Amino acid sequence: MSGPHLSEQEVIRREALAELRNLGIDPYPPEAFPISHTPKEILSQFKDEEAEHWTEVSIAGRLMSRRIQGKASFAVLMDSGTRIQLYFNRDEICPGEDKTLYNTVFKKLLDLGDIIGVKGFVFRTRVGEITVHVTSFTLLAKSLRPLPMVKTDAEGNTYDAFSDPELRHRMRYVDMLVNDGVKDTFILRSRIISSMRRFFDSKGWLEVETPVLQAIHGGAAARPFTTHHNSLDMPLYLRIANELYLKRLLVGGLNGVYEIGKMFRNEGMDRTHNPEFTSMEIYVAYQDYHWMMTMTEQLLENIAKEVLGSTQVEFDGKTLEFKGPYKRISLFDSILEATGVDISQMDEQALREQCKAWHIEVSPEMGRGKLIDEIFGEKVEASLIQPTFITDYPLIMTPLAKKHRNKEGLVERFELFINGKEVANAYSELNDPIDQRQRFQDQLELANRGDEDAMALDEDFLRALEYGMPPASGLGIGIDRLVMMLTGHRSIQEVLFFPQMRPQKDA
RNA sequence: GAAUCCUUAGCUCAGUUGGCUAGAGCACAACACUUUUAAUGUUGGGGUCCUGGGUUCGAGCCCCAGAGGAUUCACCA
Repeated sequence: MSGPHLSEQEVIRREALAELRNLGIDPYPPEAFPISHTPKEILSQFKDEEAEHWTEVSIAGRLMSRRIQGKASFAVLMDSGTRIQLYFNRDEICPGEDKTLYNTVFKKLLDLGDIIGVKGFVFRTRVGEITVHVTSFTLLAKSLRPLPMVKTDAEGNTYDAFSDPELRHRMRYVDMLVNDGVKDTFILRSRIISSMRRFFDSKGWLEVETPVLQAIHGGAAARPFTTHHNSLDMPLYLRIANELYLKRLLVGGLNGVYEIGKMFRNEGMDRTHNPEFTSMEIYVAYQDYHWMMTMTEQLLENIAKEVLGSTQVEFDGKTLEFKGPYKRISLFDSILEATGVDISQMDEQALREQCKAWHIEVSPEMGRGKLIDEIFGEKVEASLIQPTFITDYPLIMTPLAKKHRNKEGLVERFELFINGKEVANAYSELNDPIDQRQRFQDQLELANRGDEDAMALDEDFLRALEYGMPPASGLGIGIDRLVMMLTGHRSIQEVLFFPQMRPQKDA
């Protein structure tokens, strides 16, 4: 399990484990350890003038540091990220002649990282620190590996942080324990998602679950992970999107549905891409993408207020403002604004020449839509720091969106950009089954021309549309990226507990 | 997939032009210490220098191959 070679410190801890058993102490006792307070409650609620109410507390946590001074000791116990100081006194722990419990068990056989429970009273030390004066302690779980020792001084400077990204991500449990703030990000992540749920639920929209294993990987342009069902003896794909299933539910009469869940895309990994990622997709009947922009503003503003207590987030020295309304500008206008060039009327050849003039690398198989996308990515995207809606995309890039009500060749689509990254994508959803079939067929042609990502045709989805889908607007939000924006992280790995990594040689 | 950089003690890091027994801080062990808080003092132990080849009298260091990681690019929500 733990490899052939134990380090010196691991050997010593195993010896301590055996010695504890010799003394009749179970290092992993089965009994519950009832807790009266958390360290956080003690630190926030204790008042010196009410010390008589704090004579019997029972707390538990991990031993994070120890300062032994002969017959007395100070230690730090951490639980749920909050550290509280403990005071041990030999003659109070061991009132009789036998001082084993203090001299041997506490001083020699306990190690940093052990999980212990203590009972005692709360007081304030000379130096002013709220401290639990321990009258008895119980080992709850022995730790057999030394934790990285991260120290922080009075000014808040951190020394010897556990900083190797590989180790931090492979051993997130250690990262969370010893690096302050890591756990906070994940708590915020959880609150962001629950705030989003509350917002949707308060509108009466229904949270649903749709298949992760799909026979046809529709709804987005990406390569899938492939698996195999043994008894059906058929290939199945991990979903790259759930859009087509949620729309079937609109057909089925659910007028507001959303799903928060994992999507899987077999593509490259980098600072903003992980092979599995969390998306939120919502569809609301009888609405269009203009309505959806307003709803998105309200949603994000509400989350920021609820979770962060402010609509402003510091990011890399910039201040992101989540209070709506956000700037709304069409894709072509955003390019015009950034470059002074209007490309909206250019054909494929003209776009190609424009790319050349701007030194944007393009390949021959790129069509008009792809060229426009390249230009946008090169000239505009990175400059969209504040939340900005980019609207009205070329039809060819967007096979599931409704044609624009008055702009030829475009669809009713918007993407939300924050800090130069796409965070959300939404349409007025295409519900014309004849048009939808044609769009799928256009995709098939792209596929025949060698586009690996072209969307597959889903006959059952078309059948559903033929029964009639109410007009609707749909929105997808990349939860991981949204969390990055709201927590100020530049890497997706910092908002995923367990980002994808290559396997370790030997665990 | 490509380029560049990185990998030395449990953790964070030094390591000279290729030279004798590979160092530091924290952590660990022993001793001392009854209000400390990056506790302190004295002493000590701890290494597959990522792996495998090669060059050399001699490799942590140079060369080749591989593994893992980071960054950038490509691909991509």
